[in-house]
Order: sequence, then structure tokens, then C-alpha cells
Amino acid sequence: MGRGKVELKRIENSASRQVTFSKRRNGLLKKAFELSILCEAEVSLIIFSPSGKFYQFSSHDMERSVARYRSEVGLPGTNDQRSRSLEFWRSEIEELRRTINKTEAQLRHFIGEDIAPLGLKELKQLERQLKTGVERIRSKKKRVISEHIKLLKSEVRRSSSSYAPSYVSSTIRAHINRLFLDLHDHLRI
Amino acid sequence: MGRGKVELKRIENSASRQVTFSKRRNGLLKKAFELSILCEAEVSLIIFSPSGKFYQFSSHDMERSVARYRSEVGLPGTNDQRSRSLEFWRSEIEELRRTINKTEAQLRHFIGEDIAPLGLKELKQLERQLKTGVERIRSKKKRVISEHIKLLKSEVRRSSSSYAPSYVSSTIRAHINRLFLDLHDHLRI
DNA sequence: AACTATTTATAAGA
DNA sequence: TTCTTATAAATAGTT
Repeated sequence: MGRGKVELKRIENSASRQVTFSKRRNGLLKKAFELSILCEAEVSLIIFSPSGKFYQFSSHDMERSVARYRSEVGLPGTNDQRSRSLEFWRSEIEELRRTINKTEAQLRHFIGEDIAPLGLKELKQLERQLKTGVERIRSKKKRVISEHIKLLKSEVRRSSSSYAPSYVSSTIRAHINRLFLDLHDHLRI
Repeated sequence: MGRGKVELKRIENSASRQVTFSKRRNGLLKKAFELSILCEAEVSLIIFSPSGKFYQFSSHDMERSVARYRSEVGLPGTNDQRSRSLEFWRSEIEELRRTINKTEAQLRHFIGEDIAPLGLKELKQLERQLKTGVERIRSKKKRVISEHIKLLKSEVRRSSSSYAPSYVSSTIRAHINRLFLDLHDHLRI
């Protein structure tokens, strides 16, 4: 991965060992970060240089990952009370994960992703749900906007029945214009 | 570092996310190992896949590295292993529950429920997502149906160029009628 | 610290 | 999962 290949053994030259450490350490930290983002993995990395300098990356809280590590390696027995309750929590968590996967899949279907494997029947149902959603959202938007209008109208009434100076009504007129722009914008889609 | 570049964000497609995880996990473990050999560094790496599978590398004893990590970040000594791992599971479950709640809320929004507290901006975004979803789903449906049609046409061709008895073509005609009903039904919505 | 020639990792496709 | 291959990335040796 450079001008020449290197044997997998301690680099004898101290200067180049240090340079290599610096380059590869950065590379490793970067890749640990990328893995955690791209694949949603939990990744923790601890590095000490030969001279004792310390570097770390942890996608989640380091203590959390260490505890999780321990729960993986530190429990050889299966029959004591502790591992039983751990077994319970594990299954609890699996169930929650299943729920999440299912829900997220549905969500993706709603925005038209991962629909390749769906049949006509599913597609039809999806479409109907989406249509319903769109209708409700549009009507909610209309209500929101007409609330705005109502408020503005009452303001207009109040100010015209008072002796407010004319710049007030022009402010209100500006509000109204803004509202109509919004209205146009939001109902256009 | 492959046929195309990848954006630094969660890979949406679950299959390719898993493949990428497997490849990059191996790459990361390999590089951690190389760094420790080439530069005599102390390197510890803990990885959990989203599905909970566990991988690790440690150039030295993991507990030693963890203890050294703790002394670096200034945590008081250790702990009761059991309460820590319980703590971990508790936090894990809370996080999963939060995820579920968020995702389910989104899902409800998509079908137009619980949208009372939403503002115009959110409503607008929702509507746009739904529209996109509907469009994708409709085009997928069209593709599915035209596949059906293509298949049927080729069947018709085959059977009319053979000496098949006439009831075959009437069967096919029935299929076609059924298809058109489907077509009408599905594109009507 | 920069610069490249090379090696390595890996994304996409089969 | 595994293999292949084109390309992107990392990095060894050099300036």
C-alpha cells in the first residue's frame, strides 16, 4: 500500500516506525469511525503508542462497550441466576430489535424504498394508506392556515374599529400578503 | 475504495450494509493487528454488529488495556462487574424503546395520525415524502402489471403458433380479462 | 509535511 | 457466502 510492501514484523528503524505509527493510527481510527457510521456498528478502539501516548475512538460510550464486552466474554457459566436474568434481557432486547426492524421497514415502504419485493396486494394497501395520510395532512394544513386567516381578520377588525394610525393597517396588509403566499405555496404541492 | 465511492452515512440497503460490515470489519481487525505488530503498539478493538454479534482484537490482554484506558481518562478504579453489565442492558433497552417510540410516531404521522401538534413546515415535509412514496409505489405497480401483460402476450403468441386446442386460448383470454380488471382496479385509486 | 508510485481495501456484480 | 474485478483509498518511501 505504498512504494513497497512491508513485512509483517516490527519496523526496526525507529524514525520510520514512528511515522508509520502516526499514519496507520489515523487510518485505523478513521476506518473504525466509518464502520460505525456505514453499518451502524458499535465500535471501540483503544491505542497506546510504544511511548505511551493514548488514542481512542468509541462510537458509543466506552464504558458501555466495555461492559458489553464483559457480558460477552465474562460469563462462561449458564446456570446461575445472573446468566439467567441476562438471558432474559437478551431475549427482551431481541424482541425490541425485531420490532424496530419491522417498523423501520414499514417506514421505508411508506417513502417508496425497498419496495422491489412487494406484490400488487401490498402495494395497493400501501398506496391507500399513503393517500389517506396525504389527505389528512392536507386538511390539517388547510385548518392551520385558515386559523391564521381568522386571527388576522379579527386583528383587522380590532384595529379598524380603533383610532390606530394607518401604518398598522399596512402592517396587517403585509401579514395578509405573507399569509396568501404561504397559502399558495403550501396548497400547491 | 471500490467500484464507486460511498457517502459517509448509514447504508440503507440492509443486505449491502451487512456485506459491507463483514468486509470492513475484517479489514479493521487486520489493520489493528498490523499496527500492533509493525509499531509495537498496544491496540484493543471491540466491535458489535447491529444484530449484536461480537468481534474483538487485543494485542495485549483486553482487561489490561481497559484498565490502562481508565487510568488515562481518569476514572476511579473498577467496579462490580454485575452491576455494570446490568447498567449496560438497562441503557440498551432504554435506547431501543426510544427508537421504537420515535419510529412509530413517524409511522403514525405518515398515515395522518397524531398530526395535531405539527407545524406547517413539518406538514409540508411529510406531504412531500408521502407524495414521493405514492409515486414510487404507483410506478412499481405499473411495472408489475406490465410484466404480467408481457408474459401473457408471449403465452398467447406461443399458443397461437402451436396446435393447442381452442380451450387454451379461451383460458388465456380469461387471464387477460382478469388482468385488465386488476389493471383497472389498481390504477384507479 | 507534501508528494506519488504502489499496494491494499473494498463496492459492485456474478 | 465467496469470487472477481474495477476503482477508491491508504500508505511506503522519497523530497
